[in-house]
Amino acid sequence: MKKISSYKPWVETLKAFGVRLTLPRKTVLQVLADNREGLTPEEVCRLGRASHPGLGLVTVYRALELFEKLGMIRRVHSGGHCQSYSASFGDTHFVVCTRCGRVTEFPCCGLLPLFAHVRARTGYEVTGHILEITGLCPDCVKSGEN
Amino acid sequence: MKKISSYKPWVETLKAFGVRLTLPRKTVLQVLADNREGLTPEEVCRLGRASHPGLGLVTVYRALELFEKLGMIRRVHSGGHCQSYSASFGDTHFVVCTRCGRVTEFPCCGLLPLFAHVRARTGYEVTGHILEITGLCPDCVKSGEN
DNA sequence: TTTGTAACTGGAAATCTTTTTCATCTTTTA
DNA sequence: TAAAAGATGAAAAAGATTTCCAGTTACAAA
Ligand SMILES: [Mn+2]
Ligand SMILES: [Mn+2]
Ligand SMILES: [Zn+2]
Ligand SMILES: [Zn+2]
Repeated sequence: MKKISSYKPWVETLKAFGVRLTLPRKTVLQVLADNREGLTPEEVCRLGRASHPGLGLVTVYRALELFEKLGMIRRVHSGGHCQSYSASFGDTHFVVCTRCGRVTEFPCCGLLPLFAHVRARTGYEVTGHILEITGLCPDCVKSGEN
Repeated sequence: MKKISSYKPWVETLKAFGVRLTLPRKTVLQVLADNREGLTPEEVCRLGRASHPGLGLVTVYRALELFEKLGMIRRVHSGGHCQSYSASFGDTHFVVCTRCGRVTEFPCCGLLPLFAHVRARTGYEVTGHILEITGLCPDCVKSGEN
């Protein structure tokens, strides 16, 4: 009664990218399909060993990295383990330049309708949020592309 | 010409919370005021030692934890170092239950006006975003408070 | 099928990060 | 001043991640 779904929908994605469907990868995918919560590599490995005892932690790291790159899984940030900080004043969010790393703040606003929408759709009572925008800062936009 | 600002605006906050304004803490604050980018404890320590050679890494960890709790600094997630993953299908975001850890997806929508606003206000060219909502899942809402 | 080969695996070791401990020092309070 | 509470930083311990490498496996082609 814990099996929420199978990893089958992902198989096509893997084939499309020419990635081999191995036992360790199947195992990791099944773990992620069964457990709808943020899981660390360690946890995925422990859970995965129930069905594939030989599963190696290193392989789990590699599989997670691959699946994220292919857009099959996504990182969960709410756990509060990101060790990267920047000054902040007031109720704002960050825009982060993907080229030079510069961080700029902008006021948090206009999200209330979204929260209402999420509440109506998922039944969750919304209490907080993480919002971060990435892009190119004015300087990096000027100085060439990319 | 690197000194963007002083940490003075934060001093009142610290006094208000009855927290001592020590040399290590001043140093960490000045580093954060001078460098507007995501900094790891290691980086803060290295930069801080320019003005306070004896600064200890452990103290930096403690100071960052404290300042975040007081809302003076905030985590930057865009670096992609969060080792926590969850299955994801399509262009969605996560709602994460802060009580049981359950992760649910909701479709991404309604953020374009915000991106336009950010672009107008900061001059950044927006290319991506991280959005994550925290709250209580339906089950946890039912079963008691907190 | 069988085979060849690039892709993939997992243990061990190396490396990097974060937390714990503890003796000392500093500030505040009585 | 004396006592208590708060902070600090070095060292050690614990944890997390990456690198190496000798084998194994999936899969396309023969
Ligand atoms: Mn994060
Ligand atoms: Mn979105
Ligand atoms: Zn930039
Ligand atoms: Zn819950």
